[in-house]
Amino acid sequence: MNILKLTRFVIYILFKINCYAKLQKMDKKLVTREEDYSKWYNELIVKAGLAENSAVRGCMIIKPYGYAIWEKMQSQLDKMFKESGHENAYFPLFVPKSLFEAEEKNAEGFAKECAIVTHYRLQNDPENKGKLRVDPNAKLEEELIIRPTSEAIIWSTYKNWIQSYRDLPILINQWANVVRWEMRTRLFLRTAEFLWQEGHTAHETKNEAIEETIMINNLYADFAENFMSMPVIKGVKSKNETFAGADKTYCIEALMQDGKALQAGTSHFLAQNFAKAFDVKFADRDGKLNYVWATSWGVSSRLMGALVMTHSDDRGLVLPPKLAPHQVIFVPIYKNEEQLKSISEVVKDLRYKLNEVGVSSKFDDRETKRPGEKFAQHEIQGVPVRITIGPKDLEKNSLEIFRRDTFEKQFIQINDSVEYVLQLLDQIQDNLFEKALSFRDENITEVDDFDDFKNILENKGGFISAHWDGTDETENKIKELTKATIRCIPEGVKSAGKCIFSGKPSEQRVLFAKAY
RNA sequence: CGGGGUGUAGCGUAGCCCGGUUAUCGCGCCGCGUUUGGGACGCGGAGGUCGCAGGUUCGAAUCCUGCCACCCCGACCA
Repeated sequence: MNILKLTRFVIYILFKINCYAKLQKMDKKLVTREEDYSKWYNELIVKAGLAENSAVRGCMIIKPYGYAIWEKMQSQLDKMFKESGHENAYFPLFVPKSLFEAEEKNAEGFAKECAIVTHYRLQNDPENKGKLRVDPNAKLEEELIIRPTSEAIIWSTYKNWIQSYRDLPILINQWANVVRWEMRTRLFLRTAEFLWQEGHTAHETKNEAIEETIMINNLYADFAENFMSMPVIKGVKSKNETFAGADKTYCIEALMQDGKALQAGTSHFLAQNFAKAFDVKFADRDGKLNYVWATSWGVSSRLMGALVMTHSDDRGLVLPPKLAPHQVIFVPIYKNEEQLKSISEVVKDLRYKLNEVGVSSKFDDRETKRPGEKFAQHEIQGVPVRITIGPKDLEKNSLEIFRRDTFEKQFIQINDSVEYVLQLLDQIQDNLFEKALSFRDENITEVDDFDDFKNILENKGGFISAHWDGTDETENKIKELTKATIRCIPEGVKSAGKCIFSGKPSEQRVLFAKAY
């Protein structure tokens, strides 16, 4: 009897050693962030099933899991827009060239990255059987620009919608895709086609428009911090970085794990620039004709990249519970059908209870995968909480609850588990924010000397808080010398000083960084 | 568009310098069995225009010429 047990034990140990040896050989791990941040970022996105490069130049395929996260973001933002009085609408993909060029600065800003439709028909190629060619007789009278942004098409429409102050304000948002013909692309951060949301509003007064611009920037910051758990700095762009066609661009800037800054959202005060370009006038309360005041604002699927680069670790994606497609994953461990059946009953009951308190969950009962592989997969995909149930747990009426952000495991009584999970999800959401916040704050460095500036930029990265004389010239020279740009001019932090580069007087510190 | 690099199975690759049987290995995939509390194992199997075109040669993944595609670093950018 004892010999039998011993033999079994030895065989088991040998089996495990063999497994371990095989594991070492396999290259299933991700590249680490330290080795190569870009490579790590790409591999993670592919392995987590978020997206992949498509065969179409510069375009990306967003896979179901990635799209599920985007949908979460979308529905939350949409809710926030609607709560602040906005409505959704949809405008055409094509912008006739004459409309596009109406606002000169805007057109000039986007001219270098436009896709243009010149023909509307193909025909059989007489010189190449079975192939098609562009029909030379099907040339368009006027070229159509595929929207890189929709101000032009929307303002040409608003012209017909607005006659009186009674028609204002117009508060419209559009969920759409846009095309910008980028030279070099990167999953989520810069693709030739991307998904976004663009708000376009029209107002009676300058103040009302400015208030809208600021309100939306605050809304974006709220979303970033409370849903994405991503701390952001609110501020204004320098003239160089201001949106083409805007008077002032408000923005939220985030810091990524590799010390580079990422523009996460922008809100533009367009003044009367578009109203003048598209001749949008309204009769005001005194019966006089006035140009309308405008704003536009947007965030894009780039936020997905921001999410990845804010929280992920070397074991994969880490999702804040509020944006996770499913917050809890159940993994059963069983040796026979009977065990699976009793586990399934417990899981079914728990999922029902979790659903009732607003927690989304999924039961991974695939018979084709073993538990270890499931654990690894859900970790790569960043599922916040994993619950494992096996025969041992059923005996003790307990569960193993694992949290993705800290890798901690707890055994919890089944009866207490719903309450525990609820609290745990909140904790994870907060913990992710706190972690990202302390990283961000540790990487804001105040600098008063240009050599220090270069040194910090080179060796530490992150945001550099420094005085600037406010001129384009200085900003451009610093960019040329260091590749760092002014990410934003934080609001409400005045302090007199001297420009780090020119030595001229400065009213406040601004944030420099290398950016994505 | 400038500078560098790479193209071999779904993915990652060896072979190329110095040409020679049936193109290597791992992952993945399919079948059967054993397994299942942290990425399983054994046995069997399928899968290739060696980026494309031309040349040299008895013979080309390998040498030569041209082309194409992709990647990285710049310029541009949410």
